[in-house]
Amino acid sequence: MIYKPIESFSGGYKMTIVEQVKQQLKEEIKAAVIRAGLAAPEQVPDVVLEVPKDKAHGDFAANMAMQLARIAHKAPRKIAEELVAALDKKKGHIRQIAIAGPGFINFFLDNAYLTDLIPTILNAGSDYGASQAGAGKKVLVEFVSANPTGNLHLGHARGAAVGDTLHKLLNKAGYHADAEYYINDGGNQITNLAVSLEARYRQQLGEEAEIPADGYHGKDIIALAKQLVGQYGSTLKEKPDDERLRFFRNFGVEHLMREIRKDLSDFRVVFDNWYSERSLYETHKVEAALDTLKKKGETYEKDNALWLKTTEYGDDKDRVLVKTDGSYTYFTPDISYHKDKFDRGYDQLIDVFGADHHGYVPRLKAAMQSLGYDPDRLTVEIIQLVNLFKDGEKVKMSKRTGKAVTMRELMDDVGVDAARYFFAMRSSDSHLDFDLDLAVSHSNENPVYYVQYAYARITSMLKRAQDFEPAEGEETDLSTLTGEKEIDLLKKLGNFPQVVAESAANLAIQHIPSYLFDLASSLHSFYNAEKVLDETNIPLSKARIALMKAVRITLKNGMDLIGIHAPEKM
RNA sequence: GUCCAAGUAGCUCAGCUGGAUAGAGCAACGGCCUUCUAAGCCGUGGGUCCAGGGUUCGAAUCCCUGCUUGGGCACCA
Repeated sequence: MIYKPIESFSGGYKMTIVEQVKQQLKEEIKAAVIRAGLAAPEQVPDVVLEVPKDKAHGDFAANMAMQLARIAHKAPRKIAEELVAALDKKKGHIRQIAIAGPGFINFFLDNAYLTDLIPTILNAGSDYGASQAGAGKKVLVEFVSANPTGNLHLGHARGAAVGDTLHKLLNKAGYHADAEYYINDGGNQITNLAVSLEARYRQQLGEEAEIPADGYHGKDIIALAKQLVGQYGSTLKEKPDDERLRFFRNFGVEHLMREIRKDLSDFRVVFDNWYSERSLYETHKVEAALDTLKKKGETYEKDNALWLKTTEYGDDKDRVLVKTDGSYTYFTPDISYHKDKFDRGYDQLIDVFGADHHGYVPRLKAAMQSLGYDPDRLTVEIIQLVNLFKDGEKVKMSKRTGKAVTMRELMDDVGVDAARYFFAMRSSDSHLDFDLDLAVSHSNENPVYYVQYAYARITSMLKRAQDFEPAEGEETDLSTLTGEKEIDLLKKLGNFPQVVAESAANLAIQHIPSYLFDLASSLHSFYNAEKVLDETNIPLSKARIALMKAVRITLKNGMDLIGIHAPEKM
């Protein structure tokens, strides 16, 4: 992991009450350790406070006594007793302390402070959840970057969902993140595209034409060829060879990129920048990067080719930069592209790659080192393959045979919400079995509806809540929110900024769907147990309405991060 | 062969960077709609955390070995 979760936030950002209380508690524990003489100030380990799974273990639990066992040379439970005796219970809203298990110190807090969260959330609105954990670090997230040689397919969709969410998550957590798509419009594959397209074009005109073995066989190319016939008839055949090739290249790239952009934008994926490989050549950045490597003595010539000494930085073998025919490998412009990212001032680069490219990572990292950069400034997120199941059968994806399920089909079949939720809910480094039949089903088997339903439910309640609206200037008394399910909701609301921050720091987007599911679950449980709009208890109803508004905002903010809609009604 | 991931309930997966009795959803079973949306709630059953060692107060989590699965191993992109 590159990023360390940041314990306390500072600067202009105002901590939520939960963070403040936790912070106070940590400081008090540390102070007590020193007061009790259990360890010297510089010996005290970082205070770890966790929320126990079991409510019987309090609101927070500290494992400090176990951590100190070695330093203090005492039994953990004995240490815990001495530590508790030294604690100032007036600090940190402590109501009760218990020592349990091997030496856990369980804190039971006076949870009245939690209601302060509600005005905080209502005021923050769509900003709730934001923090400055990332301290403005400049990050570039590059993802999808599919070659413009066909339509996007299922694998790209997962990469798009992950990359887009990472991008938004990082920004929410106080990083300065940009999203970028690298357009491979310069290499050999574009020539293959042109040749394949021309073959399809000629076939449309009734000619015999073979698609080269390493060409593109997809039906998207056929569709493009039909379009050409409609637009130009057979006139393209008359053009001289190189002009014709250039035409097919440009036409293919332009049209396929247009479709790619449309697919991505319909999938609610936003890029700040589209970076053309060709532009690297036009601005001579490829030569410049090559020169830098040569001057640093990182290259050598062998067998009429130019090699980069990547083995010096842990790669399996050295890699060719300039082939015997004088052309570049894919690697070469990509090195200059990554150099350019650093030159543009990014502190950290994140590349989202498909699993089939993971062998490329060591060489790319090695190249960064050759250029003099710390390889840890490049993080590669590997997106594992998606296996699609339809009618209980595995659908094998292959671009070559053109049988791939496209991103467009995915959107049409299962919808953007379900697709994006499915992709976001699993950690990206695990294989994903995508059951089309399940995702299509508009039933409770589909977890996305569970979260959306919570939002719709609240919205529906709030529409009926006009009679309970407080008068102008009237303060809602929130101190009545003391029920178990209300406290549970408040605690979860308070966790949101930290969930976002940690999820961003660990590049672990799956925590967001999991948090949303959890919050929705608390909401549903509360909803079934308590009546929000109760004419017989107006003050309590007002407080609960405020709580519902806070939950609604938090749900919405979380759903925004993973790119799913928050429906007003279902 | 070698490198990189992954292996947790019948199925699909979490497990917060080492903590207390390993959790969800689906599937199975039993309850809850004259009351703010039942796409919901409440409850029951379900485990050799792949196997074996090691590290320590403590391991699903970290290290080593093996097994299984997927992927990579181009002067392709």
